[in-house]
Amino acid sequence: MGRRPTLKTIAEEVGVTVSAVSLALRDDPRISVATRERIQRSAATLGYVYNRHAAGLRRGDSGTVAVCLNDLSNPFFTEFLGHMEARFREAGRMMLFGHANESLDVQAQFIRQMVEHGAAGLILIPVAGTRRDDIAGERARHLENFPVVLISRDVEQTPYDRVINDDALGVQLLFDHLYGLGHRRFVWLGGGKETSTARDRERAFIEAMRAAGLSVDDETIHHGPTSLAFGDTMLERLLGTGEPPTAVLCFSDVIAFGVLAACYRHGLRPGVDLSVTGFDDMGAAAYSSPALTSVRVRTDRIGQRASELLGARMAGDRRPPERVVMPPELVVRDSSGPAPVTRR
Amino acid sequence: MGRRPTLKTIAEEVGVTVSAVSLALRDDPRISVATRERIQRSAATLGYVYNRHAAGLRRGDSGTVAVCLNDLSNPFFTEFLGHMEARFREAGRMMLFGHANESLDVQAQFIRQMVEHGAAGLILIPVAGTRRDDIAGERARHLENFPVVLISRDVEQTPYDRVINDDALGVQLLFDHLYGLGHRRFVWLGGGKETSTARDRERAFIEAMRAAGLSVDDETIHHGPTSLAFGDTMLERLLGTGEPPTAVLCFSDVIAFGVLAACYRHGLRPGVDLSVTGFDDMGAAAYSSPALTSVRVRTDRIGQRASELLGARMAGDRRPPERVVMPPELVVRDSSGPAPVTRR
DNA sequence: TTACGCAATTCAATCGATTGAACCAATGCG
DNA sequence: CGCATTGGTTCAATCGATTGAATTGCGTAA
Repeated sequence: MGRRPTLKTIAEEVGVTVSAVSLALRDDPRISVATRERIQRSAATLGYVYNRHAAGLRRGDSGTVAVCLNDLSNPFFTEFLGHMEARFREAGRMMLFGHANESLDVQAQFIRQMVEHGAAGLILIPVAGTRRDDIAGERARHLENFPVVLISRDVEQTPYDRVINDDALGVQLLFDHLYGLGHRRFVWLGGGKETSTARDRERAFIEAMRAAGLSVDDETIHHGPTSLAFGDTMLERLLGTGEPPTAVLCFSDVIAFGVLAACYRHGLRPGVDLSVTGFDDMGAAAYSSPALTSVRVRTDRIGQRASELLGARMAGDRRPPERVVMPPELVVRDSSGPAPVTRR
Repeated sequence: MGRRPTLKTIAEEVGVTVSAVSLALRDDPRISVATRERIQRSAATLGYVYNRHAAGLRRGDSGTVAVCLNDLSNPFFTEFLGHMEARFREAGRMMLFGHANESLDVQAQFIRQMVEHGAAGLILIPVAGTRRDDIAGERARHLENFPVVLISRDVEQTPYDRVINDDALGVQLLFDHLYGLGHRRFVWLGGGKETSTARDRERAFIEAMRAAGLSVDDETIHHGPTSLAFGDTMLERLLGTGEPPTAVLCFSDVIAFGVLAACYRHGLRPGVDLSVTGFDDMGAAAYSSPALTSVRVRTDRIGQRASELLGARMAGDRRPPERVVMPPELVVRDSSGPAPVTRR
């Protein structure tokens, strides 16, 4: 069955040189239409397959782009993946995919490997706790201008483009909505200190509370993983306290879904007995029971902008790094409602 | 800032030849320990980065594996992605990722590109409607032994390994569970004719109905997309019929979640007024309101087995293709319960 | 001393595509 | 008719790592 045909195979068949074939297959106008067609026809019948290793070796670009996520179980992140894969495929680039799973080591390994593969750029949702050197260190000093775009999470003092959501605005919108409905006893569920997202949302929450003249204490803020289980067990715990909150703001829709599950088991009606809000507005938020009030993070726009920025960098754009902050939108559904009248 | 160092750079620094460096960096015993260490130290300080294009060109293997999904919005599929990425990374292989989004064209484009990239193998969840030639055609005749493993969905008469769930068994388990609870008026929601999964589940449902002496007519089976919206609107429609079902079996958890949402709005208590079951048992099934009875498809085992098979093929295994059928498990939760007493 | 074996290293060809320079023939123009 | 142009194609070097064969140097057995 012979080996895979190469430019040489075609060249011999058609009776021209390898150079002519190379040029013809890329529609270079230097080759006459007649021979170009003969060459292309021959390539087709021989079943020629372009060898990107050879091309990449010579040209130094493999036509790939690397993308690294760290939480596949959170549909919010896979939304990014879909948006970006589509855009890169349109641009004729393949995607090298990595899943760091919140591990700095895995992230570092991925970055090294994707450089070995000659990826032209990297889009990264940095692992929690990533610092500047975790990204630059692996890429080494020979890659000073290597295009990197961070999305969703910010890492300060990095020389990279970043496209993130306006988390402060999102929390503000949620708080104002709930405050306007009469709520005064708030709880914040989820997040922590490790990601910019968690920090920003929590800070905004605290500021909103202060601005409204409400106090923030140990009972107000509860850190934890972004999981259904966390939301579920935390609500259980809150119900045990003397004065349960009337509004529960969750760091992520995922946590809010867990809260809704616990509410259901306890016969609590979210939106009536208790208001629950999420964050991200993933697709499922419109179909939870009840439908979840959330903040729509524009993953499509963020993904698009990130692809654009990366594209520009790969094309040689050397302007100083940009920090794009994408405004989100409040989406009011049934899980939030007027504060219940205080019984006392 | 100089170019990226190559073997040559190191060779000159250390005072040996390129060959020696190449061998030393791969720990070849032909190079003495002393020089090997000198070489490796030099590589480290120079910040040498392995060039896989050059190596791949010479050796013909790029160290990548391609994986193509087609529905990122369904967490069921991203579970596979996570399992497999982890296994390939451990094996030192990067993953070329594609998202066919149920488009045959995109899938074909992906397969062509990944061959160009010299991927060593392919794991594919074939797009609905894929036929034998859609896979083989793009790979062309020079790749007869190219390793391909299909997961989740079967394509008949293909010369590839396949790892799929035992869908017939899963449906049987669900049906028996519901029948045992006294249900007699069933409805099947979702699927269609395009994927083996949909066909197998539906066929098993029909057979179970017949075996139980129940008739299947136009009102029993409703095809549709695997989306929350489909489940939601279909339940609305069913409620409008004269004699609504007491048990709704959904092709996928995703559809079931949509059904639960509609139930909630109508004040129907799933598990009491109506039994609802899903399929796949994705993570969220345990946290819906109420928690969803489903069939756990072992994405972990399927992903693992698929990786193993692909690994064996890449290592040269030429045994005839295998068809692995993984048994699922019934998971009973709160969305299913005894059939309500018929009011008539 | 010669020859041999062995370890360590080098030589040199190779993988397949790209590209700037060179070449050739035909045409146009003065 | 000679010279410049230009369209079409070829030449030849190049990218960086790999590898089977060849070479070198050295100790040791004959």
